[in-house]
Amino acid sequence: MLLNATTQYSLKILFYLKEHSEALVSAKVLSERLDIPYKYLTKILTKLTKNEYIESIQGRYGGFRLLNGVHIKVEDIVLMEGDDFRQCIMGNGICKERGKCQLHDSWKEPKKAIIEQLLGHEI
Amino acid sequence: MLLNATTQYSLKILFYLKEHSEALVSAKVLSERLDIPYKYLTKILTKLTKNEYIESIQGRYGGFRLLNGVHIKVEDIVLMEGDDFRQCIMGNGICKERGKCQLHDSWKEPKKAIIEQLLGHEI
DNA sequence: TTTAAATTCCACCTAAAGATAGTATTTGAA
DNA sequence: TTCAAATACTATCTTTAGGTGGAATTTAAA
Repeated sequence: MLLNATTQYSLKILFYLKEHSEALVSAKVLSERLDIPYKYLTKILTKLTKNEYIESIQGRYGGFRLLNGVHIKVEDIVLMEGDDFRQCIMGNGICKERGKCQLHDSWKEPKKAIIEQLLGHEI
Repeated sequence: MLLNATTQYSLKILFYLKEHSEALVSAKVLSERLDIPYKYLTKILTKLTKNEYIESIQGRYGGFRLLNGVHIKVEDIVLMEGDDFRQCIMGNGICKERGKCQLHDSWKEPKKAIIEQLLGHEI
């Protein structure tokens, strides 16, 4: 699909934390509410923490919350997984007007919409 | 990426055969011209043949060509690999106006452009 | 100071995509 | 009829994404 499972999970986590930004949320609760396998979820949470999108409070009564004052765009999370929708859709690397791939023109508008609407979406 | 390697390979094969529709093209030539691993390429060619997008002529002096009079859209090839860009981008299955995901509105335009411009592109 | 419940760390498992290997079969020109 | 060059078939290997398991560490309430 367009977004892989890990990216979808990451976005769901961030949206949830945004909607509950008054409190700490534990991995246990996130796992249940978002239906993400607990162990896989904690891996993602650690990654989001290290990338400074969220912060973690350790120990009993700990949990996670959005890092104060952070601005996250969907593209940031997509890039975390190494995906890049700005590339040539045929995988040709360089794909400019001269020497363009066969789908170049058909990809132009969708790409523009993806970049502006989807990747530009702020969480 | 948006299209996986197999889909990109398949499209390149079809575009090439379209541009050389006067003659048979062997897997060897396709492999060299399109820079696709020979053995993996033959696997894809067999699949395209069984799906009746191309036809194969066996034996020495054999090769492949587009099936006469066939109409192929990018979406046909994308679906061959089991991808579907019409689904909810967050992986929520049902995602209508009521109970929609957080990216529903931001995904609307890009999806429309992908379906109309890219998937609708005829080879 | 103990302890329950939380995060963190490290190692491993599983499934699917991508790629490779070897052999059998087909075909038509010489 | 031979045989070189092509496709077809079947099995296996490799890499990566997705997912598990278990023990160590941290923390604050009791």
